[in-house]
Amino acid sequence: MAKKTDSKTEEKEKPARLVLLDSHAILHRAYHALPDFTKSDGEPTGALYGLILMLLKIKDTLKPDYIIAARDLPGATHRHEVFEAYKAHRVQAEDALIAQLQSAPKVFDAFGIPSYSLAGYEADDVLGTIVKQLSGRRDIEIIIASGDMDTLQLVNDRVRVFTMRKGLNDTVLYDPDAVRERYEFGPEHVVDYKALRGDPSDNIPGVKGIGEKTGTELIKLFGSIEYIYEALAKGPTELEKRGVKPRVIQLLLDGKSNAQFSKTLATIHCDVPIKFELPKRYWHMEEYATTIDALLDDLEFRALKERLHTALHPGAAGEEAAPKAIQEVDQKSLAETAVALWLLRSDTTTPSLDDILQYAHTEDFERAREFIFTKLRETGELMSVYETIERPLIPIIHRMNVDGVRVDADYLKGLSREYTEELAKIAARIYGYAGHEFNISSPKQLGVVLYDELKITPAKQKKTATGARTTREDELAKMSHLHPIIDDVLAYRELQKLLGTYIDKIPELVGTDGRLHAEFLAAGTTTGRMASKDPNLQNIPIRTDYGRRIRNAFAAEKGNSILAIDYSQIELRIAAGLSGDEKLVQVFRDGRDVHTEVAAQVFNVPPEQVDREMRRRAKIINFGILYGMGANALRANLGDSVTREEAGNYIEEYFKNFSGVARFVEKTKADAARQGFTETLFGRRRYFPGFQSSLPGLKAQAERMAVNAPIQGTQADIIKLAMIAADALVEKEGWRSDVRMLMQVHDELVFEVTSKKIEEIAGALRSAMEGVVDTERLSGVPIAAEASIGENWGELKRLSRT
DNA sequence: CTGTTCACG
DNA sequence: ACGTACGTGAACAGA
Repeated sequence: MAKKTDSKTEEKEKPARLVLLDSHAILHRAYHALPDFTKSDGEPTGALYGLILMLLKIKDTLKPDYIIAARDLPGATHRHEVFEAYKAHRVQAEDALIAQLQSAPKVFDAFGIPSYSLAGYEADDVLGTIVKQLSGRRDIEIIIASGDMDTLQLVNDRVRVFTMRKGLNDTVLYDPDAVRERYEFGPEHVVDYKALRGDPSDNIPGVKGIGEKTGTELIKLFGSIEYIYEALAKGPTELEKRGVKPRVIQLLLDGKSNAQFSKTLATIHCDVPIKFELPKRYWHMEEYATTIDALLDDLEFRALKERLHTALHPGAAGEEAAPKAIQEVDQKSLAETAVALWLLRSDTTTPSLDDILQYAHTEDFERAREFIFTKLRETGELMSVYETIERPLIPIIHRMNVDGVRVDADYLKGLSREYTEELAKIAARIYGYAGHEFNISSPKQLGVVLYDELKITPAKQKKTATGARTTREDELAKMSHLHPIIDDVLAYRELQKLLGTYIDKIPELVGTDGRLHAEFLAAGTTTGRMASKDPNLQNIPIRTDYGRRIRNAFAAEKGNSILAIDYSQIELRIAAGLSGDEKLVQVFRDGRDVHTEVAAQVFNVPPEQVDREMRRRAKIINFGILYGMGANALRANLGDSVTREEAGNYIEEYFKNFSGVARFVEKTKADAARQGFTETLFGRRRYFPGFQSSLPGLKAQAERMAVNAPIQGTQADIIKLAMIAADALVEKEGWRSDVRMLMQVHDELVFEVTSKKIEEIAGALRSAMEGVVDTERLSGVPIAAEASIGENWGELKRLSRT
């Protein structure tokens, strides 16, 4: 193989190739050749995208040994001194282009490309200077990559110009012969040609009336404007003899000064005061994989990142010997294993590789994996949770994360404007009440304004954990009648929260595909639930009107609809089923309203006589059960109209009537204490280390957690099974292109579905979700789900059962 | 980096 | 008389 030589001989035989990037010209060209891409926050990126494509093209076709960029700095250049109008053109550049010219360094930094620039000079001049400084080096060949023809004047036997002809894909490499072929004269005449013809794109005026044709003819005849005007000085006949038309002669006479400073403008300066040094090492793009990945993330070029993955990470497939075991770990195997460890130790949420190695006391991932799965098999139940729930769920979650959910960023921007305006009005009123401006978002400053300056005195001054006077929403709400500032503070808080957490943040996370790719975590919680981050899609507002409108942004693509199916009263049904409490089970079996029925029992009235307030209280009691409530906590939630004692009575009354629930609570606490863990209906465990040795307060807390864990955990099991069942149904029915699972919100699955098929699909998915648990195992408590459909997540209509 | 507050189930 | 329920993720202030 003759080509395979070592680098020393290579240097002797073949010059090293230096590619110089004309940053300004490339970005200019890319800006006009590509659509106006923008990031989700509005930052324009089209030209940067073009620049990166150009870099990749250069790497593939030119295979540079060195690569260097030259760029402009903002501000005046020496050309402004010669020609005022030059400036006029330059400031016309659009804002979006200017922004990207200024962002170019971050692209060069990420790619490991050194860049040269000097205030007062343009990129062209810097390029010319580098070319000149290297002119003596026989071991270097130079290719200038540019977006226009300006640099053609630098072409010689060791310098070529690589440029785009039309789009980005149509490129051409100019050597001296190629220049002659294109222009009918050589690179040495390019400047004079431009002095005559001008260059509108660079605002070089040239001689008025002389265009491409005449310009070329004159240059072919005389070579330079100096020769032309020398000849002209001897009289017009000198030119007429050589075939120049009188009209053209007149134009030349009129345009003499224009021709002269056009030449000055067009001439690239090759003596800029910079000192160019070749990098010590050859450039290899792969070395910058990490920073390039980060750049592509930052610019939201997701598809490009995908496409580049193999090129940037050649060793990733594992064929190269990795220095450490860590790099050999297959991501899939790591995912499948992390989940297994989490099942064993549910308090280690989303375990890392380190967690896995540490658990098994080894440095070897494969051995750790073996160890963990052996442990898992020892508890057959956990192994079954792994095999029937967690393992099949992994690819489903993955697909959900990759597909993402469409978000209408423009809608959110409109909402942002509206809420920001409202927020400003509210803030102004608050400052008016306070008599001065302050940071309303600071609990400390707000406390001073409310309690010291305005002397608002609550019935009972509540403190935070650290002793500061609280400004919590529920406490402020109680003071609402004491001062008009309170309602404004609450409204301010709400809008500020919505803007800061959702409305202004979500658009930043939307990909170039217009979809939001949050990360759902299978093993994100101690109870078995999933979690979601970047952003958290499981806490998108719904309870207030201001908040709910955010959900309108989560919209289906054209031709699709949003389908949301949620389990109704799932946790209470589980509590009934796990406890086997006869009364509670019967309520659900009869399909009666659980809050009304519980109110009837607790307040000792017939169900028909249960009023709104009784039902409201019963609902709070029902929630309390799920959390292992105590009298104080219950009272805090019921509100000030109820005393602690009354709250205690409610609980007593509840447990008297629902004695099966009482037994379940006690048994769960005892189990947790005795065996150190609780179990869900499907065998998922939550461990409670140190349950007995806890201090009284901590023990009570552990008990509440223990009561909640099997209920919340069974809910998690059920919805995970529902995801698996839904996916299987989609596969079986051939609906893969009609259904995308978008989100899981604990008791709700959200899908995007082809509108035409929605009724059929909704019914089938709902049945699948209702069918994942055998009712017999839940003491006969049925599982019910409701389906809603709409164009977006905020405006859904209940789909009636047929 | 911690504490406070607040969005969801 | 008081730590004011279970499980999360995220923003912000302030040290």
